[in-house]
Amino acid sequence: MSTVNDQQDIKREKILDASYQRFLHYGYSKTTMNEIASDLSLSKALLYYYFPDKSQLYIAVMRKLAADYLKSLEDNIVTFTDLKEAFVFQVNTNHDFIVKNYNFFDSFRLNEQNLPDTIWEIISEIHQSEMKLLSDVFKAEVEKGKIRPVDNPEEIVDLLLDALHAVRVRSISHKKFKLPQKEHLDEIHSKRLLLIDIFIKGLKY
Amino acid sequence: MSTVNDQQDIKREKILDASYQRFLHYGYSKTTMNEIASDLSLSKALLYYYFPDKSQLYIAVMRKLAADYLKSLEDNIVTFTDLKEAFVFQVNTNHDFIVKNYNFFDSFRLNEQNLPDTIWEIISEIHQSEMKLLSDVFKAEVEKGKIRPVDNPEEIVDLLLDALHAVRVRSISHKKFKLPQKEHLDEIHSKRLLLIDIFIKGLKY
DNA sequence: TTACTGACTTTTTTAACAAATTTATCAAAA
DNA sequence: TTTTGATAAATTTGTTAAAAAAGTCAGTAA
Repeated sequence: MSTVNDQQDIKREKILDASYQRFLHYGYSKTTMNEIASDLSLSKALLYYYFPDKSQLYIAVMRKLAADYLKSLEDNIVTFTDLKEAFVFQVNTNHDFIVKNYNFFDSFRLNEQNLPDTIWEIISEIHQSEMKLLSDVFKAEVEKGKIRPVDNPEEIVDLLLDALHAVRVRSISHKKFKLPQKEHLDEIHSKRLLLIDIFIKGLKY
Repeated sequence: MSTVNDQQDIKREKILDASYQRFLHYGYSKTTMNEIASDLSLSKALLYYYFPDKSQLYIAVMRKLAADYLKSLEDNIVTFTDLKEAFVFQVNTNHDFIVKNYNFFDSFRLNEQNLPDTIWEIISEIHQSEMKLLSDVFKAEVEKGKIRPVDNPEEIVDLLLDALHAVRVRSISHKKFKLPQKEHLDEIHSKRLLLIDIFIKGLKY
């Protein structure tokens, strides 16, 4: 809690902000450490003083994004008692998140091999948090007798999340791959809402 | 209907069979025209007498596969009156088809750009045929009052097909990409059956 | 005339290597 | 402890030559 560390943290944050802007506009591979450094009027070497390498910097930015995203979900989903509302909120939040940070994730779309495992761990953590939040609502709904009890609520929530996630990928598969897919996002979004509607009906008595 | 054309057709079929074996074992890019020719003890030039180029040959094989696949669906799905049974049959048939021809489709997994548009047209045709078959069962079920009427049955069928298809893609996304995914096929299959179950319940009264 | 081939040309892949760019390190200054 | 300029190491990019594969065609055989 010393002032020294506060100062460090502030600088770290500044680096993360500048990096985020660069990654957001140009993606991972088209962003160089020199560019980030000169955006901040710092030497590139200083970046390596605060972060071990480029991929760790990218991961740190992603961690921040993930935390913000999960915060938004946590703050709101606990207030819902209706399972459908909860899923709709998840889909909306997710949609906004993807739209806002679309270019940031270019390293995923062009599936670059050099990304470290940590990336997948973060994604897995996000997924688990979503599962936890939604499963809790699920169980609450079962308690209240609004939907049928099931052996494994997590499995059902996972399945719907899978299906929702998948709608994204499928809708481009029989058109050309190359299309940036960004134009499809809204179509996908409305399809997802419909899927939630039918799926949740299927869970009721 | 002359004997000459019959002979031609027989030879064409032989070429298609040999090509299928090669494509199935080694995939598109690792199969050479010379290999196909020598499998048949023919000159490579003859292949070009029957097919304009390699991609057209591949497409012709794929057309045959698609026809077989659709035949199997058509022969059986019309006999079903239950929508769930129809979807289960679709998923099972699809699963078997993918498992059997897994290597044939390697050109899709490593998304090669050089594949001609015709490939996507074939996939689109398959999808439309599936839509038609399943939509008819859907409408019949509505007629019989077993499920709720909807504005656009095709849209619902499309959505479920999307969701089912998507389950495949999603299940690998937070593990590594590279894994051949073949091991996941059975897990995906059972998830799909569960999805069908819940989704169809959601369509009932 | 139709089915077919060997020899040939063109196109695509692969490998090797130099040049340029970028990542990453480090001794030394502030 | 924080910061930098200089420099080393690694990666990407561009070039070129050789090899492999696709694709063509004049001509033979049935």
